[in-house]
Amino acid sequence: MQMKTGVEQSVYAILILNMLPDKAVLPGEAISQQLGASPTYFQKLLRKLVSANLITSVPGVKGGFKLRKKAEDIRIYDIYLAIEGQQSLYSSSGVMHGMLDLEEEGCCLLTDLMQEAESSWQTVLKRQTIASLYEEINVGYQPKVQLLQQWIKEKMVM
Amino acid sequence: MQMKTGVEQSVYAILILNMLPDKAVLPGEAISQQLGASPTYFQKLLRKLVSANLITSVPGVKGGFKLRKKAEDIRIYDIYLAIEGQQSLYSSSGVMHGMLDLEEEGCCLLTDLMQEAESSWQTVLKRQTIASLYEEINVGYQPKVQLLQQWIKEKMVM
DNA sequence: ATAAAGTGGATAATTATTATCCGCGTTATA
DNA sequence: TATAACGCGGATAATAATTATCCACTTTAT
Repeated sequence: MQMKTGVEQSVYAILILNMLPDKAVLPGEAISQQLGASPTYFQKLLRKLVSANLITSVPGVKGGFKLRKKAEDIRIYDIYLAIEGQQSLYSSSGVMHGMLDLEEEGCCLLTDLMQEAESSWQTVLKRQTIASLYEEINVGYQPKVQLLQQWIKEKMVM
Repeated sequence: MQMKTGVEQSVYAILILNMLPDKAVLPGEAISQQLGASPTYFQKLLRKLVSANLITSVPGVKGGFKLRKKAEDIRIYDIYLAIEGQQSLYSSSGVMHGMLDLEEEGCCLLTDLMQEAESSWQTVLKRQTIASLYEEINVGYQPKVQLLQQWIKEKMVM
C-alpha cells in the first residue's frame, strides 16, 4: 500500500509551473526532463492535472502547460486527488457477508472507521498548499531555486 | 493505492478466534473456508498475525490458531500493521533532488506533511479494538452470530 | 506408524502501476 | 499553405505488487 510516485512528481511539476511568468507556458517534455520522469507517462499525469482543473494546456507550436489556479488555492490534497482518483484507501471485499451468511450485501464493520481514518488523512493533506511549499523551498534552497528560475526562462515559451 | 484485502480478512479472522472458548483452537483451513478466502494464501496471513504476536499457532493433529491477546488489547491498527508492514504510505522517490540538482539525497518537501497525515490515519485505526467490533456485531447481528458460534463449536478442537 | 495440522521456501497467476507508441488535432511561422 | 512543435487519446507493452498454489518439512494426537 504505497502512494503513487506520480503524486510526488505532480507536486514538483506544479511547483515549477508556479515559477513561470504569467502568460508563459512550459512544454511537458521539458518538465519531465527536469524531474527525471519518463516523458510519455509524465504526459499522462499532466493530463490528469488538466482534467482536475489545476493546470491548463496550450496545443500547437508554442504550446505547453501553465497553472490554472493560484498557488495558494492548490492544496496538496487536490493534486493527490487528481492523480490517485477519488476511490478510497479501503473498500470492503465483503468478507463479513460470507462469515455471517447475510442476505444484504456490502456491510462491513470496518467501513466507518476506515472512512474516518481516511478523512483524517485527507484533512492533513488539505492543510498545505503549493504556496506554502514554494515559500519553504525559497527559504531553504535559495541559490538552487535561482538556477531553476534561470532554466525556466530558457525553456518557457510565451 | 488500496489497502490489502488481507487486512479485512485478518480482522474477521481474529473476530472469529475471539469467539473461541479458552484453550480451544481452530484450524486455519476452517477459518479460510468460512471467510471465503484462498486457503493457502490465508495461511500466510495467519503467519503474519502470529509473528505480530496477535495469535498463537499450535502444530500437530489437534492444532490450529487461537488469540494470544485479549480482544480489548487488539487494535485494528495492530492488525493493519501486521499485514501491511511498517513501511509508510508515502516514500519520496527523490524528485526534488533532480529538480534542484542538490547534493544531499532524500530531501523532499512532502515528507513531513505525509508523515503527519499518516500518523493521523493511524490514530483513528488505533481507536477501535476487536472488543468494540465484537460488541457491535453482537448488537446488530445476534441471530447470525449464534449460528457462527454453533459452527465454531463444530470446527474447534480442544 | 499414520494422519492432521502448522512452517517456510519456491514459484506461478493475477492485478496495478508505470511506460511506450502511434495517429490525430492545433497552431505559430517560414 | 506546408511544416514542425506541441498536446490528446487510445492501444499496448513492461514492470512491480499482490494474491495464490505447491511441496517438502516438523510437530503431535491417536
